[in-house]
Amino acid sequence: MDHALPSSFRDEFPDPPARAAVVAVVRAFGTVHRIMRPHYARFGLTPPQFQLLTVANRLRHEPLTQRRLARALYVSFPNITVMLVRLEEADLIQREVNPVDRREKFVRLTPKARALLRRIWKVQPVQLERVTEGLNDEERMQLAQLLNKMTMAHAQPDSAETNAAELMEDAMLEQVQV
Amino acid sequence: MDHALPSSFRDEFPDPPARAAVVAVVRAFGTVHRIMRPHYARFGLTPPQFQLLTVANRLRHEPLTQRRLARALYVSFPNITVMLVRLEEADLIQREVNPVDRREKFVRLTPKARALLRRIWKVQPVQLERVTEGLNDEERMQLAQLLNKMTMAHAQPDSAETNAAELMEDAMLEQVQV
DNA sequence: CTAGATTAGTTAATAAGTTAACTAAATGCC
DNA sequence: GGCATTTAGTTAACTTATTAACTAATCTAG
Repeated sequence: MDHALPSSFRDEFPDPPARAAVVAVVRAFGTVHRIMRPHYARFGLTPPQFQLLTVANRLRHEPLTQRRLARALYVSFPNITVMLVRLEEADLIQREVNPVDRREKFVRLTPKARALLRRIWKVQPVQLERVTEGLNDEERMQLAQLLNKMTMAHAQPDSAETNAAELMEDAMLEQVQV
Repeated sequence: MDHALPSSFRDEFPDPPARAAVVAVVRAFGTVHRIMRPHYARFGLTPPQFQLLTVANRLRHEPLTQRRLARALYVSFPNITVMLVRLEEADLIQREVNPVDRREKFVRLTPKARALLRRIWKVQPVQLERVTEGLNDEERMQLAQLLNKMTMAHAQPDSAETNAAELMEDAMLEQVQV
């Protein structure tokens, strides 16, 4: 190889598609995070707290242990413990020892949390539009499809937990039920 | 609205494209993160540390203050301080007060850091292929294009800092120079 | 029926990220 | 020239995340 680099450098070493894709995912997440954090902050929540409350709400009809919650959120068990302690202090969740198996604790949203979620859901669509404002609806769907295809290739048994359509359905359901 | 929800619920309240896209981005980032963290850990680095070293290397030919680094990484100033302290302890970066303006500190990679980056770059492509293994090259490029379009809509003055193609170019350059 | 293994959750140590409040250096303006 | 303002970086307090090491409860073989 020449010691003076050729001007056609990029043609000889083009950005590999795999790298371009991963870099773009990381950057896009950063953008989403920066925009959504202040949004949730206005309701006194962090993004992970909102995520936890959303999932806990969706799984409210089954016995929801901390372990199950951790797996649904793809986070470690100790992390769940700490987050739940804070949410409990804020009176957003309750924990109750399972009398049948006293190692387990069931997690439940408080009425305060459900009311808070409903308030957030009301303005959520505007924020989501804003984050993705560079794309039209067709591109948004195309993007979601490509990303989901990528994610599904690494799917774990529990990954159906976070199905986007179900999540939405549930959110709408809550709004309707008010 | 019916108090018993209709079976056509999803048709009446379909997952909005903006929401589907954002949920997919967040999930995809989680997947990338889970796969890449152990990869960097084998070199004694965390993903943010690798990111910092990569950017510091790319900007090595200009005076690189902590502020400039923070902006290039889209991260707060205090965060950079703390990360640099740790990287300095690990002998991966050096900081030197600018004698012309003694408020500023210039950041430079140590030879140890450059050697480490070269070792990582050698095996990096395999990991990036693995993360995106659910997609073919055409889909990867399409995905990168859509995400970049979305991100660019929120671009800041300094966003050219993290241009993916440049990043790659620089990485290859380093490999070639060995 | 008890000893050992497994399971659920917590605690500790560490890293990355935030905002708010601080120090210190440089600039700028009467 | 001296005082006010701006700028660069740090420190403190907090949240989220990790892994490793712990407690306590249940299960399972002998």
